[in-house]
Amino acid sequence: MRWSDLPNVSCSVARAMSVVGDRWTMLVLRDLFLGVRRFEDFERRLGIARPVLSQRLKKLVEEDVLNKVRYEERPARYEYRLTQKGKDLYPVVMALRAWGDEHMPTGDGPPVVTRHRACGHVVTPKLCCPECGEPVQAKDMEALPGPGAHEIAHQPASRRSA
Amino acid sequence: MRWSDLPNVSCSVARAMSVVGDRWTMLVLRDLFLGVRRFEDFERRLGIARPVLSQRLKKLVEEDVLNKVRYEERPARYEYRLTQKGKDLYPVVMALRAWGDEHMPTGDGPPVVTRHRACGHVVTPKLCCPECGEPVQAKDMEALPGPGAHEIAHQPASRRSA
DNA sequence: ACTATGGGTTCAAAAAGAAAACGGATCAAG
DNA sequence: CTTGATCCGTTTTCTTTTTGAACCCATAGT
Repeated sequence: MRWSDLPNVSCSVARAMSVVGDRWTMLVLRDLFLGVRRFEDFERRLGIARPVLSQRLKKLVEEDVLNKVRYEERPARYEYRLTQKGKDLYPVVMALRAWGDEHMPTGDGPPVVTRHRACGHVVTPKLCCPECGEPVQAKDMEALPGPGAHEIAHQPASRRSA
Repeated sequence: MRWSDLPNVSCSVARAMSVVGDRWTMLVLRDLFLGVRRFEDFERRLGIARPVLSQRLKKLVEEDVLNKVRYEERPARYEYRLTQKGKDLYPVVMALRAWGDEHMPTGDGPPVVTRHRACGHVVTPKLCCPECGEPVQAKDMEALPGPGAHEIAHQPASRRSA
């Protein structure tokens, strides 16, 4: 199976990965959430090869994750900004940041922290149940076949001991 | 910059991506959270090439995301199971699933849904502030330099209008 | 005229990924 | 004891991506 087949797969994670499942794309998104908007700034901050950056930005625009906006007319200058679809990737980036901070620390502590504007606390947002509000981990959730399920979810059930 | 340099970069997202930022790794993790444990089952369910699967599993074991456990002695048989570090990737997979369900729907509805065992509701977990409990989106959070910050966070601040 | 800046594209070489075939260990059937 | 099947890979070969360097174009400054 090729990566180009992923968009058609009946798995939400796979389809999401077909858009953002790339070494560089996620780092571009991280920078976008930090306010970076311009080609050259991405290049400098990420150390990414220009053709790759060009292609990634183009793809994100095609996928409606970014808008390319001309912000200056006479020397034509562009900036890339997150659409709503792009902004909705915030939980993904936050989850990766939280995991990296916890499990792959540098010793210096995290380079960036986040503050919740509403309550003022410096926090790492975490996953909660929207019904009862309790924090959730993997073991708190049970996976069930959904409306679009067809044959994918047949577990081997060889030794269910975890 | 090469992908092999990512583990040393002072960015938690980048270091996380050096482990899980791969087309296939995330899909392997998705299956792990669904209970899949064996080489052959991953291969069948994902349609992944065997050498690639072999290498990904090996890397995840090296990174202490998975344990390789011999569950049968006489024909030696192994299974891969999530360590705590691996289980802590649940928010990442959930966030990708939620985004995929919302922004890249298939028409059939999601193939998998999740139920919160504690309260019994079928929900998609979402990001909340651990201090005040409110749901958070990108615009609710402000990024600040953390203890390990060095020069990375200099925004261009060209036109702050988003 | 020469240099700098922003935003790219083109090109060749190197790295990574994929498909198919092969291997080895064990077991079961004929 | 020979054949076939299962599980878990590795080797080999071929194709696709990534990369770094160089190039291009429009405008602006000096």
